[in-house]
Amino acid sequence: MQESTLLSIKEFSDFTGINQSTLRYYDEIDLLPAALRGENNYRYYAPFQIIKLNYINVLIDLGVPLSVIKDMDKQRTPENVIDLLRKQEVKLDYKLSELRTAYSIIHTYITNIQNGLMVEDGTVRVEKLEAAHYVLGGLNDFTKNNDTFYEEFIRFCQNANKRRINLRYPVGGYHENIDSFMKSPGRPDRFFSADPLGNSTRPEGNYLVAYNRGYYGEFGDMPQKILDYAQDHDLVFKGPVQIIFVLDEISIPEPGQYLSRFIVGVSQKKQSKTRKPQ
Amino acid sequence: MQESTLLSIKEFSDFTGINQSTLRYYDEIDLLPAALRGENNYRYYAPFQIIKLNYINVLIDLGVPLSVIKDMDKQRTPENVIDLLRKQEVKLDYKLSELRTAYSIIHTYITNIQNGLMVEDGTVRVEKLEAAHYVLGGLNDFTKNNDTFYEEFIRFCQNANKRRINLRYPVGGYHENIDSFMKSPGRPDRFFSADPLGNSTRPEGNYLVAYNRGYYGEFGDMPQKILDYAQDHDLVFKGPVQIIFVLDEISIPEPGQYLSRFIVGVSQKKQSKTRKPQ
DNA sequence: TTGCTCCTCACGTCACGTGAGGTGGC
DNA sequence: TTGCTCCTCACGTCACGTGAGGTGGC
Repeated sequence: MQESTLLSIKEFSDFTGINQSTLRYYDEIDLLPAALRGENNYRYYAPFQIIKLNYINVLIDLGVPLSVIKDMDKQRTPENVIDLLRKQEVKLDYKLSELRTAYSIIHTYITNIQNGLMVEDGTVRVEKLEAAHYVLGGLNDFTKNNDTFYEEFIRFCQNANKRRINLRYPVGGYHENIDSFMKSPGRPDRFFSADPLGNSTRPEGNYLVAYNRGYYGEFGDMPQKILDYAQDHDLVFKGPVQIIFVLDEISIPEPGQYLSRFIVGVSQKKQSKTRKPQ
Repeated sequence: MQESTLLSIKEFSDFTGINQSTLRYYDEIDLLPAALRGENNYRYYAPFQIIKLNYINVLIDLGVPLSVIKDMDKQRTPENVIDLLRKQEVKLDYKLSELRTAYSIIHTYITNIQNGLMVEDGTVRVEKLEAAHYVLGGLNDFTKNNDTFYEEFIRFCQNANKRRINLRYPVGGYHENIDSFMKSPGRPDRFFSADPLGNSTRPEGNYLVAYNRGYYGEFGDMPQKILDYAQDHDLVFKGPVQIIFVLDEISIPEPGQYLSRFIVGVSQKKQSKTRKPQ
C-alpha cells in the first residue's frame, strides 16, 4: 500500500533532528532498526519511521528508559500505551514536588545568605519578623560523658530520616527559652531544620536579632551583649531562642568566621519606672 | 578550637545516609577528602564535614554537576554561592516548563487514544466539541513530480524547528475546507501539530466527527459516508477539516489498522423544506 | 585522485554501585 | 581462626558523542 522513497541515515537524521550516532545506537539496541540495509551495509529508513521516532522521543522526554520503550513496543496496544503514560504522569508528579522543594531550598539559602551579608558582626537590634516555619529535632542530651556539640548534632542527623526532617534546609540550634541559652549557649536543647513547610511556627512579631562570628556553637560575648541590649531597651524575653548559621561552611572557608544569627521574641517591659534617655 | 572525635567511613556513611562508595568517590575526585588518613590508610571524617556533605547534597539535588560544586568550593564566598543558586533557579525554571509540556503531551495522547478506543471504525456523528488549539505548518505542494503524502510530511518535519512547531504532540492533516478534502483526501493542504498552546483555535461548537481505519493518508469510503451523513441530516459544512491519527504507529503494530479521526464544523441547513423522518 | 557518505569498532562521559582480592586488629 | 571493617583496583551502567581507520561510488 505504502510505496515510498527510502532515506539515507543523513537524510533521516536531518529530517528528525536526531544525531546519526544516536540512530545507529537505536539500530544497535533494536529500538528503531533501519527499514533496510543496502548491499554496502548502508542503513535506509522509511518515511513512516519518522513518526515512530517522534513517538520514541516523546517517551524519552517523559523520562521513560529506552529498555522500557523497547519492551512496550513488543506489547504495543492502546491500553498498554495509556498505562505507560499514566505511570509516567505519576513520576512527573514526583519530579514536580522535587522541583518545588528545590525552589524553596534555594529561596531559603538565598534569604539566609543575603541576611548575613547585610549585617555587621556584633549587631544587636529589634526587628519585626514575618511568621516562619521549621521542624524540631528530638531533645539533646549533653549530660553523658563529655558530649560535645557535634556528638548531639550527629545524633540529630542520624534520626532525621526517621523523623522526616529534611536536612537539605539550613539547620540550627533551638533553646526552649532564654535561660537555657544563657546557661549553655553552645548546647541547644534541640536542633531544628529551617524547612518552610515544617509543622512548627515562629509567629509574626518583634524579635531581638543578634549576629556573631565564630565557630559552630561558640558565641563569645554575644550572650552578654544581648542581655545588655535588653536591659538598655527595657525588653523582656519570651519564647524559644533560635540560632542559625547564615554564613558557614557553605559560603565561607574559615570555620572561625562563621556568622550565626540569634533570634528570640521580645516585648517591652511594662512595670519599668525609669527610662534611660537615648 | 573544635576538638572532636573522628568518624570512620562507616559511621560517616550511616550518619549522612551517603553510600561508602560515594564517599570514596568524593574523596577520589577531591570534592570531599577525608579529614585524615590513618596509618592503615583508613579514611576518617570530622563531624563538621557532615554539614559540608549536606551542602554538597543540596547542590546535587539542585542539579549542579560535581565539577562545578568543586570549583565553587575553591572560590567560596557568600556572593558566589548566591550567584550559583540564582543560576540554578533559572535552570529549574527551564525544567519546570519542560515538565509542564510533558504533562500536556501525556494528556493530549491519553485523550486521543481514549477517544480512539471508544469508537467503532466507520462511526459518523455530530458532537459538540470544546475549543481546541493547534499550530499550522506551511502550505503543502503536491504538484511537483509525483509527490507523495510522505514527501510533504518530511518537509513539514524538516521545517518544524524553524517554525517552532513542537513535533512531540500528535500531528495531523489540515484541509482549508471540505472541498479540498473531498478532492484529494490523502493530500492535506497543510499539516498541523495538536499543541494545546498553539496559536490557532478551533472554536467550541458542533462538529461532524468520523472515524476510519487504514494506512496514513488513506480513507477508503470515509468521504462518501461523510457526504451521505450530511445529506441525511441536512448539514452544511463550514470551516477547515482536521484529520488526526488517534491510533497509529504509536499504539498499533499494523499500519493498515491505524484509526484516523476526521473533524469538520457543521450547522443545520436552513432553507431545507423536506425533512427525513428519523 | 579528491571529496563525500557511509561503515564498524573502541573509547570517553557522568556519578556512582558492585564485586574481587587483600589487609589489619580484635 | 573467625568476623568485621577497611583498602584498592576494575568493571558495569545509561544513552549516547567522538574519533580512528576503512570502504564504495561519483
